Amino acid sequence: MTEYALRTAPYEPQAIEQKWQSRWHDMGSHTPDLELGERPYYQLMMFPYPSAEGLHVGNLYAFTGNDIQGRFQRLQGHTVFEPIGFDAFGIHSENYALKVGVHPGKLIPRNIENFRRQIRSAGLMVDWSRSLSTTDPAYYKWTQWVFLQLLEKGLAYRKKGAVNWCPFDKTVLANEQVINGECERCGTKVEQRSLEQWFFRITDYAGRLLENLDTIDWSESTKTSQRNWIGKSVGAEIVFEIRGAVPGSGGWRESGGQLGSKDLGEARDAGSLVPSTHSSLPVFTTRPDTIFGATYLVLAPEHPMVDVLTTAVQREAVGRYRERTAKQDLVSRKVPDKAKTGVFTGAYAVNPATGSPMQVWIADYVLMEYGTGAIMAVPAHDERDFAFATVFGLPVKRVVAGEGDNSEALVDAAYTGDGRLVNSGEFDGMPVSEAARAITAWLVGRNAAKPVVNYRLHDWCISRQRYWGPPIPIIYCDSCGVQAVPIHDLPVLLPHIDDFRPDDSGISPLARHKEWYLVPCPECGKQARRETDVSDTFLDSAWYFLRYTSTDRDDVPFDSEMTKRWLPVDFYIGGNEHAVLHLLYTRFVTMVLHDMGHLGFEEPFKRFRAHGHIVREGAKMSKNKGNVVNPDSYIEEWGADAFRMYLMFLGPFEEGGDFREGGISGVKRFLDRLWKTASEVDSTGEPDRGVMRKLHQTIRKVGDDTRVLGYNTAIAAMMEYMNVLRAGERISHRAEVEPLLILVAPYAPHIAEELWERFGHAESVFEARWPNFDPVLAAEETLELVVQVNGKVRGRLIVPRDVSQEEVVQLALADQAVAKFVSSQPKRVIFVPGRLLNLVT
RNA sequence: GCCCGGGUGGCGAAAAGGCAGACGCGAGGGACUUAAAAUCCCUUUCCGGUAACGGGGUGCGGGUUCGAUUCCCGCCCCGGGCACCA
Repeated sequence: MTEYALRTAPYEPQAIEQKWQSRWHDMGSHTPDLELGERPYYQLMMFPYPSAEGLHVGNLYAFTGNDIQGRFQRLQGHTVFEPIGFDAFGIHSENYALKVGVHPGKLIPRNIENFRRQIRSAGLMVDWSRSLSTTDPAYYKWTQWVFLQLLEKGLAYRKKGAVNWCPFDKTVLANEQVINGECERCGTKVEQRSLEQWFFRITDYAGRLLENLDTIDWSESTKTSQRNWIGKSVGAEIVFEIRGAVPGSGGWRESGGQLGSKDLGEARDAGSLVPSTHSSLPVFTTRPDTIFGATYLVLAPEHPMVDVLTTAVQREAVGRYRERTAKQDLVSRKVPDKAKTGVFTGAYAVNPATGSPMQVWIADYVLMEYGTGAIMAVPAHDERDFAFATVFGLPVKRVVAGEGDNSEALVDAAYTGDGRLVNSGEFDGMPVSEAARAITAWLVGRNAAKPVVNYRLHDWCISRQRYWGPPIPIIYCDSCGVQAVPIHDLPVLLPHIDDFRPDDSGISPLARHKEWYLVPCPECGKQARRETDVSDTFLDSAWYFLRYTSTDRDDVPFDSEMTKRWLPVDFYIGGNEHAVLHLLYTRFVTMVLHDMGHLGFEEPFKRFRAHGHIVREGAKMSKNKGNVVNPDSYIEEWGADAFRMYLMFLGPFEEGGDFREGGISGVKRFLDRLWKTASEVDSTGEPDRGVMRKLHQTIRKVGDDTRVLGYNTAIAAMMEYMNVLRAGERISHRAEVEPLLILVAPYAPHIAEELWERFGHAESVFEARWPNFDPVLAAEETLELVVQVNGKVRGRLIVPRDVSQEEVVQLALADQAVAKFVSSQPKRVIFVPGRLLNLVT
């Protein structure tokens, strides 16, 4: 008979959710046995910055999608580890602290507490016993260790250079943090400043970071962003001899270096063609095939060779131009389509292909930080060069003829398309596609070029002139120079200071505290000074996934056995806004630690998927618009299960969705019906054959979809099954409902647990296994076949599964609705078994 | 300018090259109720028609195919990223 024990209680999400959250906590249900658990599965979500406003729906959307996957994998028989931590250092926290006038060290624990409460109330399967905060000395001790590893490997170096300076936040920004010339955070126009900074030589890994992308299972969009960011260009460095250069004025690499030495650091020129004999100039080009059309050279205004080249007559004009450019911020200088400006240096170079003299100019459209800081201009085949040549009346020489172009045809706009070479000596007639290689080889033979690959990627500046971060573990000694803090002295604690506000000096607030920065040199013991900059937040987050499995260890950053067992991460989920920052730095740090023998793998995340974003009424949620959804009130009103399911039902997880007030009632209704159905089940007799067929189709669909993050369609499939279960107000059989509880469990874990328990199970539903899909039970005996005439649907036939084509055609022609469109014998018959019949007349 | 997404009912969205619009919201109608809420049932792409039915329809224009939301070519619009990178 009906199980009356279930019958009485109404569905009260708040009560059962609290009950199960406490029980999970008390039973340690979310704390897997990392040492012995079978089939380890590491399910990771990007850790949040614990803001004062609390968890945003965007966070919860991502976390829920992650949690569903984790719980699903657990039902597949994995021991699932789903940790979370807090990315609490950085400008975000610090700026907020400045705004409200409370020390960040006070605010952060409060915020974290609030986040934990919210995450718990959403029913996430988080292992709280292995949580971390980047601000915890027990954590950043090892962030500092990571820095020292890079230093030891020769990948950390110090350099003075032009940096992006935000006058509002009063700090240096990485290139990635400058958006259209404005500070990513506050929108203030960024200026240039020259400061000593620590850099990581990520450019040494550019090739590997790019190539490995082909081997990892990541969202294609993320990989594309990284490819674009790394920006590989294949070309050549070509050397131009300078005519009448002043002899003996010194190699240019040695001469300046303050602005121009780029991110590559000082000791990086070993393989460069830069000659020691100063009277020649290397340029980088991706179009060596157009060398015969190179009619002048352009140097970046900061190029150290400018001093050497400029003739007396031109000195004043060049000086004025350089001064003007120096004042200009990096931003407005890089705006394209701006009218071209420049000045002739008075010097001439020789085209190594033609022997013709070429004027040497300086112009701000050539950037010191890319390539060699100098270009050969081919105005006939480069839009920028063409614009420049037009303004200054420089010669334009066609060397590529497209289809139908005459070799002498005037060039009225830069032609960058395909074609064959003209006016290029022995290379005339060669297709452009072959010419680059051929001409490079020819120039190499004449010792005038070498093939070069350039990357747009810059080295990673990790210095921050701020307070709220891990101090960079370096000591400067007047006698011994730059000293690493010995590992046994880590962590270098961030002192509690009240005057943590940055000022305009460009020096970290820590530099105002002698009592902190004056320390004995670890080498000689004489008084020395600590580095007073802290490191970039992206360094904190570049290795955190390694720490979770070893949070109980104070002697190592990560335990090697645990790491071997649990890493790399099986599935990582996060936002695509981190496609080139966090995700690239993490890969880089992992590679370095691998190369140093600390890790057995070089890619941190086997599988990564970028989730979509939640908007509201088509617009981004923002505090300004006042359309931010507070998850707390929704969870309170509808229950966490309904809210989780609603978020996932909005649209495809990887595309995001539009949050609308009304929609949540649909999933709530589904849960109400689930509750009611389970409460009324009948255990006697046999389950319905047709319902069981639908059940097995649903088991397959929900499993397939959940695995690939098709959460919205998985939920739809469960709803469909619910409609079948309850059709005509029938009472369901227990065998029809029980497996559904397991399918629902990843999505709505609390109600699943409660009903599972009420069904008499002593153990959690997450100790159960995903129901087996039985293809025999799922198979339809008869099916509906669509009958088309000339591609238009004219009827349907109910036929046995194994019906033959002949039978179907006969049946179709016997159908009035079909027959009236078939006037003659069909010319062609297309029969797709199980799907359709198309008669072509 | 370049690179990614995306454009389908009133709305959120589904569709191995094979019934366009599953599932849900909203709306309309009905049942139950003294009434309302809740629940359940039916209808709901557009046009014509009481209906049976017929015709159109997945941003636009072409193409491939027996058949295209899906593949190809050329555009338009929206969102995001990059952008004087030689």
